[in-house]
Amino acid sequence: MYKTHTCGELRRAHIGQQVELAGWVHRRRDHGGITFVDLRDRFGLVQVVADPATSPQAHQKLEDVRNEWVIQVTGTVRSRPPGSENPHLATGEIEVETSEVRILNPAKTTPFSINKDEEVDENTRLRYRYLDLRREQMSRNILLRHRVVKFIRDFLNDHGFIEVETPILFKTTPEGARDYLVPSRLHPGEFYALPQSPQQLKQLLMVAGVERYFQIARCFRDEDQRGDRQPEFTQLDLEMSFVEREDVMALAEELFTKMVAEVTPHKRLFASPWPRFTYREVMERFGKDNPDLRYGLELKDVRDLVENSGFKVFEAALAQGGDVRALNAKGCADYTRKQIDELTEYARNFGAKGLAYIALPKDQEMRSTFAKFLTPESLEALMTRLEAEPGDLLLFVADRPAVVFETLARLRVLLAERLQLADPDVLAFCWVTDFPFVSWSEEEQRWDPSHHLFTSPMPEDIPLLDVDPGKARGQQYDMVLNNYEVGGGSIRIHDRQLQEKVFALIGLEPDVARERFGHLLEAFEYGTPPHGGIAPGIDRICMILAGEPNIREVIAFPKNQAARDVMGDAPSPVEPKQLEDLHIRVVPPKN
RNA sequence: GGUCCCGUGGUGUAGCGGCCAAACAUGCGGCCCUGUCAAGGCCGAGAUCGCGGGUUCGAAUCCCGUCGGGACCGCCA
Repeated sequence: MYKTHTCGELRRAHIGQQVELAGWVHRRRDHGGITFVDLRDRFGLVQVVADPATSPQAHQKLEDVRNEWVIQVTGTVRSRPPGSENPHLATGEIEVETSEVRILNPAKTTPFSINKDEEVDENTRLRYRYLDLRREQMSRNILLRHRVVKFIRDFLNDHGFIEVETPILFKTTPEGARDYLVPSRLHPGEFYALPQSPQQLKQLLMVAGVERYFQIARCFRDEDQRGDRQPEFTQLDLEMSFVEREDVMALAEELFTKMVAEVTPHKRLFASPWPRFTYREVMERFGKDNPDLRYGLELKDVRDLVENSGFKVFEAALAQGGDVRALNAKGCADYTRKQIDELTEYARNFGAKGLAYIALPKDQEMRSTFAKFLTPESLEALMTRLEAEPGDLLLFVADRPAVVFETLARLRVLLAERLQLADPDVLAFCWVTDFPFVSWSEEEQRWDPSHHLFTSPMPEDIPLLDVDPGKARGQQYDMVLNNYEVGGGSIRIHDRQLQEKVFALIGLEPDVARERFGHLLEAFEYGTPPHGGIAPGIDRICMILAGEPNIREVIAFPKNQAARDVMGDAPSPVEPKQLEDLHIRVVPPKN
């Protein structure tokens, strides 16, 4: 070993000990005579002192040393002179008086500073990710992620789960996201697909009698990137046999409640037990199925109060079966015309044709696009419903329900950001249940599963599949945290007939179903336990726990928005011979 | 496929039609300095302003295109 101790562990108790340390030069302070070096390793920082009077060789060696050089020092731990302790450092009461310095590897000047927390262009960070990861914030994030995964493994192990690996090379599936394909050398024209999730395999493990399975599973989806989406990402994939919805939810809730208490003790839960909402309720109140509960600004249905208002916009929407809903932007009555126009412009992105409003400035006249159409009584009723007070701004959207919900949900999030309503130290977990089993896809003219193909409908709603599928509910549950869906799960179908019925409902031809899922259907005929599970997204959860704005910050080597690894420069062209082996010919895109 | 934003020394920013072959901070190099911890002081090097074209007497600054990056829509069962 190059070191007897880590840099971060030395304390008063070590005073007098001779130690060897090795690490990176975090910072060097040369006083002409005495020289200080802050030596850093993953475990912390310690001050090394070289005094030319007592150890001229060591002092001489440190003359050349620069930031990020890797060195080894031999020295003695001693108390710092009174008054020169550094309370900001865990090791600040002591220092290491060095007698010997060995340079293990010099370093070029880094393209950005490691010892400072400053904004650096993300492309540069990614190109030199190995340097970026040295920085405190990133090393903290990577450590946090380790602790999250470690907690999960320990917890599930203690609860009788076993971790089973499933193949990365598997089979393409219809539905869902675009697959990453891997050409087969041995089978010309055939392809493996990387798993979008180990869904079928974990169900087969239930058939296999594993009963309690989990995996920290890498998943692959070839879709466009977002701040919370990468081409490859990590799920905690877990599945249990002989359980009902309640059992899986209880387990996941206990797991994550205990985990955040241990991993992020400075954060508090918004509520425990976690609030639960039906899909219907969460949409009515927040306009989206992954709400942020940390603030109010809830949506209110005002259809009954405006139906005969004489205001064309509202009446037209209602006449076409549309919706009129509103939210109260607390304290925003002083928004200027321009600011409201900006909100309106924002609303148009989501299909709204406009925004109606009532502004209630504290010491001025009410301003409104439509209040003049209302009787004093209905105006009063609106105010009451929206809990309006002087100083508030009431925003109304009238349109198709989907547009109304989405627009108001977006405005709610936008306004909360502007007003800084969300406490960053609060974790608002909640559950959303009772999703529609399927929804009608206009483009494809067929029913689409809300969750996935293997979700079981509510037992009492199975008859509805034949008569009114849109009314059936699925045994699905989503885990939501601070504006993000961080996990989804369901009780699965374990019966061949029901599974085939669902395939048929979503328009999967029987022969296609058999070709793609024959193994699963067949397995269901050999004694399959009722089972269900959940798949929380590790990246998103770590992102939120770390307080980061995107998941790249909690992934050691992420890809950029164009799905490119800018450090390794992947993807990249390959040798013609490789293509030949794979029976692949590249057809360049037109243009 | 689409919309929007960004691109100035190594890094982060300022400059937004002439005062700019470009300013500040930090980093980098040299010298001085024995108790600092974002050490300090002095000196110095370093960008033809992503690239190409255009407008103009004059472009870092305006316009068009292009490349790179980011946010979002579509997409993501």
